[in-house]
Amino acid sequence: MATKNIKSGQAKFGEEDVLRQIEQAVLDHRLVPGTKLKEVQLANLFGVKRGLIRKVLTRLAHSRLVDQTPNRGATVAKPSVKEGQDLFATRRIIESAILETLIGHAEEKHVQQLGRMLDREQKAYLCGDTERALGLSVDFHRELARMAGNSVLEEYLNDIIRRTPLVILTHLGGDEHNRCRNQEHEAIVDAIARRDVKTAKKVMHQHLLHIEGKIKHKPEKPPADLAELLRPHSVGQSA
Amino acid sequence: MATKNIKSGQAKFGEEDVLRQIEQAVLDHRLVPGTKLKEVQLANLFGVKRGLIRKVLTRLAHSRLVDQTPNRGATVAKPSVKEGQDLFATRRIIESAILETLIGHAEEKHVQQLGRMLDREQKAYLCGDTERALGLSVDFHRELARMAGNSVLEEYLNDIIRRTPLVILTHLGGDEHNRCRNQEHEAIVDAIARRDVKTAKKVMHQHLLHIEGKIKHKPEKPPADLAELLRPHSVGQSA
DNA sequence: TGATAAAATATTGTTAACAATTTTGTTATC
DNA sequence: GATAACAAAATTGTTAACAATATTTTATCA
Repeated sequence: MATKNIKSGQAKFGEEDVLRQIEQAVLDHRLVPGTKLKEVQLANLFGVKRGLIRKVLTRLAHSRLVDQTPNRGATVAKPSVKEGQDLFATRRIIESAILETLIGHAEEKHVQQLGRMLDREQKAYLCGDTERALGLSVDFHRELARMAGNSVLEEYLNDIIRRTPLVILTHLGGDEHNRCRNQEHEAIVDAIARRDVKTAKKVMHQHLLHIEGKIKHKPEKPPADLAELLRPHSVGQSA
Repeated sequence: MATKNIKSGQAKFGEEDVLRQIEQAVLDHRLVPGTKLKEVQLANLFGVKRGLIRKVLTRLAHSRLVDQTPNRGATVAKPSVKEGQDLFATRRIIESAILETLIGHAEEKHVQQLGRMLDREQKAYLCGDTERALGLSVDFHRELARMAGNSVLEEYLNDIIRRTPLVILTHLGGDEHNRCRNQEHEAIVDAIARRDVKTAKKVMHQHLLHIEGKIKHKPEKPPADLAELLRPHSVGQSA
């Protein structure tokens, strides 16, 4: 196992940094469900003390990104089919409420901002930078939540977004169908511009169903090298 | 300050126990927003090590029940007016979705179970045991969520329920108007029995507005003795 | 070979001691 | 008395050493 020291002694990482790195790795599908997360290994990887890692793992467990078993450590969570379904169902509810709230007080500048995001996303996609496109696609949903202005709804959507990749990887297999369709994002922005709540919701609903419909049990995936997976990665590519 | 040793050396408390004790104290309005939570004090109170308390406080901070400032410790959270409004708005959305989901597959036994809970709540109220009535009233909402069968929705409702008392105490003042009206609970169960989603939602909406409408800034509250507040209390009175 | 038991190793969990910081209290000066 | 500077105490934050548990390896025997 050459999983050690590859990234040791990097720049100073704080608790928040380590947390975000791991969250981002999950979001990017680099960290797959079931992967064992050993404390010393991670500590070396990030060049921090074990206590720090310990706190981070606890927090990740609390937000259901990792499973923690007493005396047996932590692994990247493997949500059940049921949890996946509940997560998607709830996402439809939350995103629907976000649209309704947002359209209730949407201004021209909001629509313009969303338009710009769409362009960036489209551009990245055409450039073949699919990883960036994926990130921007997620940012689109986040931005809708932010614009809606309800901090609790935003919080919950972010929670769902963080957990969704694990459901997809556990039950939908590889990196095949997990991307938002730009076309549908456009239709949503159009509906918002027209203050057409009904259409916006309908499109969003359809949009989310495209992914959910494919959930089914899909066993096993080979584990991989942690040091490789958690390598350099800027967190939050919305810049 | 005789806040020490009053409860020291009690039965063995685990992390989960301490967490629940404090959560319950918040739910029961015994612990008011702004109260300082010192680590050694709590450790003595529950007869546990400081490290344990430390973990619990972190978890409570994560679920927004306490505010933690670096080097300056933890206090019971004081949610802003905005957060309170967002919380209530989200609660309407979530409870609405719960009703819709539940009515989608409600069976006779569900309605009967809810009826029994109503009776118990009513009884406690008539007996003058308002604290128990309050608890049962909360349990009613929890039970709706459980019956709906969506674990994520349930999780979010529980989160909202945990945070709500802090909003009420911070912005609504004393223990005046914070109780659910049994009458409205009954109307909700009736609507469920008739599978009348529209009415159920409407009543619930009204039900929640009764509280929210009264939010406004209401400054200060005198702090009190911790040892007193966190004394004996069975957690989960739904028995 | 295969199964079982024992030892060695690795991993997680806890704690007490220490360090860093903030808060409180005291004194001195005006 | 009020203010500032300093010292003392209290509180929070970190860590390294140890304990407990789980996992892997080795040894033994049928």
